[in-house]
Amino acid sequence: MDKRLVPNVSVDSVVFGFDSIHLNILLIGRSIVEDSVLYHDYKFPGDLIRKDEDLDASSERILKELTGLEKIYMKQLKAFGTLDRLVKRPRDMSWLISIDHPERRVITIPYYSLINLEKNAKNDLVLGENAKWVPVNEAKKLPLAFDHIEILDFALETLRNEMRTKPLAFELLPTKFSLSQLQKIYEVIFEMDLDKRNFRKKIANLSYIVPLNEKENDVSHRPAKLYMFSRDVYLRLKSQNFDFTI
Amino acid sequence: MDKRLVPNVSVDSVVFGFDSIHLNILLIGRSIVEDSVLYHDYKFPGDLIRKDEDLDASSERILKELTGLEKIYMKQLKAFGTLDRLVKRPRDMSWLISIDHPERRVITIPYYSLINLEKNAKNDLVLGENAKWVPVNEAKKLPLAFDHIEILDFALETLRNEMRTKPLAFELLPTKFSLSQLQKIYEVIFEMDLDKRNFRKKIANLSYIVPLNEKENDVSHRPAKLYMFSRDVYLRLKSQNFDFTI
DNA sequence: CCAAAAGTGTTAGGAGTACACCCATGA
DNA sequence: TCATGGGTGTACTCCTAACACTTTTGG
Repeated sequence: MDKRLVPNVSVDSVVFGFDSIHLNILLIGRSIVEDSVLYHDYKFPGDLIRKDEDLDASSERILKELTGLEKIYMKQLKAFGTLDRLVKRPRDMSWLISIDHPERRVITIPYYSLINLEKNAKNDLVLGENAKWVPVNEAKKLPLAFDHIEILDFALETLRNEMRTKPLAFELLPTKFSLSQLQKIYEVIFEMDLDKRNFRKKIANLSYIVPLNEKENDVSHRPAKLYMFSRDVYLRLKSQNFDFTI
Repeated sequence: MDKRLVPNVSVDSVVFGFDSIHLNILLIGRSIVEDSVLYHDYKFPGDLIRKDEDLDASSERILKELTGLEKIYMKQLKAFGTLDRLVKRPRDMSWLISIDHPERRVITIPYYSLINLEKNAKNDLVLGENAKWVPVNEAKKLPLAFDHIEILDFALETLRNEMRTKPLAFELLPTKFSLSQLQKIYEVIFEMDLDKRNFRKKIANLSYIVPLNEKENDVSHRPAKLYMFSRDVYLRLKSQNFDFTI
């Protein structure tokens, strides 16, 4: 194995992408032969970390190698390090051997990141081999390798918690967005319907969500007014001890 | 070095103890010779993990070795893994060499735990060598080794976040407590004063904080009614999708 | 003119906040 | 009887939640 890698620490990447309908995650298809039978399952993008890179840099490298994306929102979840996480299933064992993995024990440190998948954004993304976008609800029903279902659940819980108090929705949207798009994100992530009038009343009180003199194009209904998120205004308010909850 | 240890992954333990006045943390005093000068500083209890133990088990082992305590509330924070975290200061380098540490790079995975330090509880605790309790505000002014000040800040932020939505206050209190003790915890941790009447009104609505037919003893003022936390009732409400915020 | 989503106000109930005095006990 | 912390109610404001119809555009 590559001598530049730390043999027992890896980084996995839970990439959330919102396409205006679903919250998706990026999964890598995997094929393993177990007892002469071919299995297919899925895993998160990930890799052992390099001896010469920070943890955060590992996570950025993995995402860049797979999607070409840089400078996107990214946050560490926590470490997953039970003894048996790589060897609970025979197929996971087979795979470790097949890729010449030097360690039976790897502690993984997953990160989650947020990207916008709408229209142009989606087409610009060139995905690496075997990678594909899957709506979160479907992903939960797929066979996931190792403890990746636990990682997914933890990532979702963390995302929901952080969405409550941080302006993360804007990471999942294009720069200019409509209020319906914004509302849809909260509805999808919290799996609940929101009242349009109440939602807009709340947004109207948030000075950092700024209306633009611009409307949607090419929609076959009344075009929506577009808005942007002003990080400047947000940071100024936050530093004044402003208690933010969306 | 001990062959049973994983050379580049450690666990640190941020132990919060509440003594009815301050929120304290447990620190280990450390002496290092640097350029023939003797330095004193402090670090969190911690150790490299063993090859044959889960991460969570490492954290439990460290706390048990130092304090004898078991089965206390404990939660992982996240991994800290910059390249230079152990070697930024000359004194930290000297120390690594002095204890015959095999790696210049160790990723640490800190946990925080919560314990009650009042009266009897405090006396029963036998601390390991060089260990002492320090109020959090003083600890921040002490020289802390490595990146332990960052870990402390992260632990405090996490504790505050979790205190908002989880029944953690009761981990810091004796089984039977008064409402003033409970209020004091929130005041200390959030560094703000709370109104006694409003606080009690809120508590009165929480069915899982149960009044007992018992009062304080040996106090030179009107004795307070004692309460307990009913985890049963709490869990039942929570499973009914009850939205908890204290 | 039809389909589709955008946009808009009012009311009632509950939660949060501000605020001051009497009570029970030990010394 | 004094010192100390325990214990209690009311009024105002603000936030939340429930709820239905008109408008603008493209096809």
